[in-house]
Amino acid sequence: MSVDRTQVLHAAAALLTRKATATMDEVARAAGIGRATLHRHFAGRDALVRALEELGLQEMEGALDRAALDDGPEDEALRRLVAEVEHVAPLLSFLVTENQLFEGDQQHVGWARIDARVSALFRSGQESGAFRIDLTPAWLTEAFYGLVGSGAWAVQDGRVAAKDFQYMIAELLLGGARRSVEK
Amino acid sequence: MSVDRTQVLHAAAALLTRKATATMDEVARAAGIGRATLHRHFAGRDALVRALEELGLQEMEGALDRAALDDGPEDEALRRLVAEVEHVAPLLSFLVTENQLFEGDQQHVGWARIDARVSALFRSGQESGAFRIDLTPAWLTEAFYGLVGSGAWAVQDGRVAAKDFQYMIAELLLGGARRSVEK
DNA sequence: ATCGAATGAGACATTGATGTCTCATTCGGT
DNA sequence: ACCGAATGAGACATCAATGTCTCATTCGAT
Repeated sequence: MSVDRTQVLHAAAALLTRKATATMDEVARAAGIGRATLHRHFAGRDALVRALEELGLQEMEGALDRAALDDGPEDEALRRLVAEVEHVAPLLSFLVTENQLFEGDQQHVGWARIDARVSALFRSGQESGAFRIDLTPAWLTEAFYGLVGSGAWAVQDGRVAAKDFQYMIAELLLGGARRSVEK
Repeated sequence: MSVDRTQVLHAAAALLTRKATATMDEVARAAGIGRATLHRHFAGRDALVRALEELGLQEMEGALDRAALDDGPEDEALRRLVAEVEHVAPLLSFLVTENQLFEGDQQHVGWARIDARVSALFRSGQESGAFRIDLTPAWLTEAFYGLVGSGAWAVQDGRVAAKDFQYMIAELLLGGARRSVEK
């Protein structure tokens, strides 16, 4: 009977990522609850968005922790990160898209931290020789977000099988589309 | 004095991609015109979105034509496509994001055509041996959209230099982040 | 089975965006 | 320099979403 706040937020993220103009009523329906109940849990649209931010940042931090980015080769760390990020993907996608994240003109502090951690992985990989150095960490970070979002979208839309999510993203991000001559 | 319809639509796309909930007034300001004028050219928000769809599809078709995807090696064709797509990026990003493109439950016919053309490039590349075959054309297509969107966003936000747009996208999409052992 | 808490559905007032209109001003062509 | 067309600014009515409320119902715990 009691509403699962986290589940509601995940459903909201999935919907709002694809249709940012969705009504509070649509969000409620997507989460399988009534509009009144949605309002009981989140004072309004702003409160909902802020809750999404908070949960997204929190789950993303958790994913980064579990991926243990400092352990072992960076390409393997990246694969672990992709795996951990899978179920946070809609939420992450919402955070990246939704630029309500910007308070005024400066970036959200919590988001800056996420950004720094992902970016550090790429930088570390460049220093160790695992990653190429002609693509900036900032771009690789941005590309990572973009591919995770595209992957989540492709899966949700049935264009990619859910089981292939991690492989498709990690392989493209690491190896690209070109067929390697080596091997 | 006269409003440049295309310029207005590009400005609208750039704004709406980042902030889908933007007001008609905000769109007008972003395009540097008054709200009344915006309404004179586009009957309403729906009309504006439909005009964005139309222009986006049209410019995307043009980019695909100019890229001459059937000529020469597929990786070079992809580079040409990235180059041609650069100035359409915000519009493309809007089209990919905005799922008003779906009329009811089926995909927009114009969009399906774009999708087919991009997808065909990847399939052709797989058949010729230029691209790897363990990543589906559907996914490569989706990834292409995602990276173009991320690139446009990164440039607009100052995280990537505009002059690096084509290189960053093409290199990541073709070669990935991993440092090649060969060469 | 009972009771209390939470929910869903709907009514309602409020708010903000929208769409239309007018009018003064500016721009472009002649 | 003149005239017509287009624009910007603002006023205004309308409409849709929002936020609040009530009440019957359902769920879960005891």
